[in-house]
Formats: sequence, structure tokens, C-alpha cells
Amino acid sequence: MGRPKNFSREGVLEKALPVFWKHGFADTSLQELEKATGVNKSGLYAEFADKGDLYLESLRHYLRKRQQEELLTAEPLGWKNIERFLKLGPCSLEGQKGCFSVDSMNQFALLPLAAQEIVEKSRTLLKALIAKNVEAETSAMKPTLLARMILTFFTGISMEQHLKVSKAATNRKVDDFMKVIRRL
Amino acid sequence: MGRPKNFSREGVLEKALPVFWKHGFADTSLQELEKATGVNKSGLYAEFADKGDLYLESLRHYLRKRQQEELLTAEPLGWKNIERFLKLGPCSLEGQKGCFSVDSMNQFALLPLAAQEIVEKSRTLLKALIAKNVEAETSAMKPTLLARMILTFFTGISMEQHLKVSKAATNRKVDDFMKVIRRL
DNA sequence: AGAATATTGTACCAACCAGTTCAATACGTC
DNA sequence: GACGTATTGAACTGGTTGGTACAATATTCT
Repeated sequence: MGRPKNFSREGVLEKALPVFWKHGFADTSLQELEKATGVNKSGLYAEFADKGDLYLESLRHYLRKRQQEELLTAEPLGWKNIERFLKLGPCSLEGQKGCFSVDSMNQFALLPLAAQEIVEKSRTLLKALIAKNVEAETSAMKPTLLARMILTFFTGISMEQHLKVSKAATNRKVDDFMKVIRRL
Repeated sequence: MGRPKNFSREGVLEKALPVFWKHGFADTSLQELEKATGVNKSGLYAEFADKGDLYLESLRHYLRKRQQEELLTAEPLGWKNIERFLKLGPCSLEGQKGCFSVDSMNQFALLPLAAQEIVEKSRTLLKALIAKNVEAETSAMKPTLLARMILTFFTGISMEQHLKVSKAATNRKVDDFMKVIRRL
């Protein structure tokens, strides 16, 4: 046997993610990636095919992590979950604002083709989870349609995190929206 | 007098806009800009300070153009205007999807500082225009709050244009949303 | 026509880009 | 401790980046 590598794939992704998130794909250089991950080019290219592949894996890692938070799967299903999802889903950290998946959407032209599929698949799943929570409540509107609307609202809120907005202002916005959809 | 220049500032912006829109700021090279505008570097740098300045002016040009469409100022004010705004505001052309202003929001880190101010200012104006249209109707919800919600929905719809969505699907989404807010 | 002036094309710059190569190195096994 | 192997660091690649400098060119006015 040879020397064991001293970095984990997950660890690299965890550190690469914020860099891609803040600067976008095109403006993130291998140099920055090396510095952020602590792994140099040789190691990076041994583990990932190229920069695009590293981005892709960072995206998958992000979605995996978010899913583990179980914002939408906690029992009992219902409005509470949806409210939590809208309030805690979009981040507001420095350099990690909104949603990495949403932020990828207007970079599809530069990203590997698989990126769009990943995002679209995750949104389909998300929509289904939202619909489940709507079904657990009584609503005049068809659950799938309402779920679609909630996902659009989430997308909007996520992008708006890039502006100067306080956490409180976002919460008020979500509260207003929740009030509207609860009394449908 | 000397030789008159054979390109107009507005003409350059009109041609530069789609390039920035499609590829984003970081991935748009001067070379592409030269090709698209038909003006070479010398001319470009005589007219604009640098790449960032050209992007800024493209953004201003975009917002100016959109304002001229009067989607939200046509008389009589009301739901019809809002519906039109939500349906016609987000583009769905090849390489010009959603809203250029919204697409700029997750690139603030790379853009000149003025970019954020421009976007924020235009959104404030937009919100006021939407509120005016809400006021022209009868609604249980406070116009400014409803306007805020409509703008978030617009932002979401704009981003979703980057996915595979038909015009019809977007219109249905807007119709659902309009139904909800009209009966508040 | 010629002088004056503004625009244009070309050549050039140092810096950086993603990606490759390969020798030096650190480790586990025997 | 020595061998074999996998990882690592560093040098290097050809190409591209945003931006500048300047000579060649095209136009208007006298």
C-alpha cells in the first residue's frame, strides 16, 4: 500500500461550495479552489475530472445537505413545515446568500449540461414534498398548483437575499405570504 | 471637425446586452463584445471606462427600455396591468431569459458597486408602480405589502425562465397567482 | 487639395487561465 | 530499515484575459 490521502472528498466539497457560491462558476479560479480546500491541483484533478465536475459535485453535495435538514419532511406535515422551509431555506450568510441551486440557474450556459438536470430534478422533488404538506391541510386550491406557486415564491425570496434585506424583513414577507395561502 | 464615429452608444449597448445576459459578466470577454457590437476595443474603451462600466450602462439601457414598455403605467391602472407585467416582463428568448436585472443580482460580488444601487433603485420604483395598480382596485391587503409579494413572485418567475418551461406553463402559473391575489 | 482632427486596426503587455507532467516525498508493508 | 506505491508540490504548457499605446486611416472644413 502507498501513502493514504489526507483529505476527504466531502471535506473538499464542503470547502469548495462557498467559493463557487460567492463568485459563481466563471469567476472561480483553480487557485482560489486550491487555497480554500487546502488541496492542490494534483489532488483536485485526481479526485475530480475538471472544474465543471467539481462544481457539479459541490451542487450535489449542497442538495444532499439541505435534504438532511428535513425542513419539509418533519412530522406532522403541514403549513408549519412550509413556513419553516421559506424562512430557513434561503441563506443569508456572507458569500452564501439565497440558495446555491437557484443561483446556478442563470449559469447553465457555462455549466456542464448535467447541472440543469440536477437542478430540475431537485425542484421536482421539492415540489412534491411541498404538495405533500399542502395535502395534509385543507385548501381550496389544488395541492400541486399551490406547491408550484410556493416554489416560485421560494425562488424569488432566495434571489432577494442578494439585496440588502434583514432577516426580519424576509420573515415578514413570508408571514404575509403564509397568511394568504392558509386562508385559500 | 474630424471623422464622425460610425456607431451610436445606444446601438452598442443594445448589442452588448444580449451577450452579458447570456454569459454573465465574468464569462463575457472583450473579444465577444467586439464581435457582437462590431466595434473594436479602441472604440469600446473610448466610449466606456472598462468592462464593468459597459455592463453598468447595458443594465441602465435595459431598464430604460423596459420602462418604455409601460407594462405597469398603462391606463386604467389595475389587475390587468399586473397580470401583463407578470406575463410579459420575464423574457423567454434564446440567451435572454427572465430578467437581466434579476440575473445581475447574484453577480454583485463581481460587478461594480453601482450595479447593486441601480437594481435596488429600479426595484423600489417597480414596487411603487405595482402598489399604484393595487390601490386602483379593492383589496383587503395593504397595497405596499401586496406589491412586495408580487415583486417577489416576479423575481421567482424570472429565474424559472432559465428552466425548460413553456410560455403556456408560465401563463398558467401567473393565472393561478392572479386568481389568488384578486380575491383577497 | 491640404490641413486638422477624430476614429480605427494592429501590435503588444503582463497577468492569469485550466489543465498536464513528473520528480520529490511520505507512508504502509514486509 | 528498505521497498513499493500513492500522494503531493512545483514547474510548465499553450491559450486567453482585460487593458494600453500608437500608427494608419477616414472624414470634414477651409
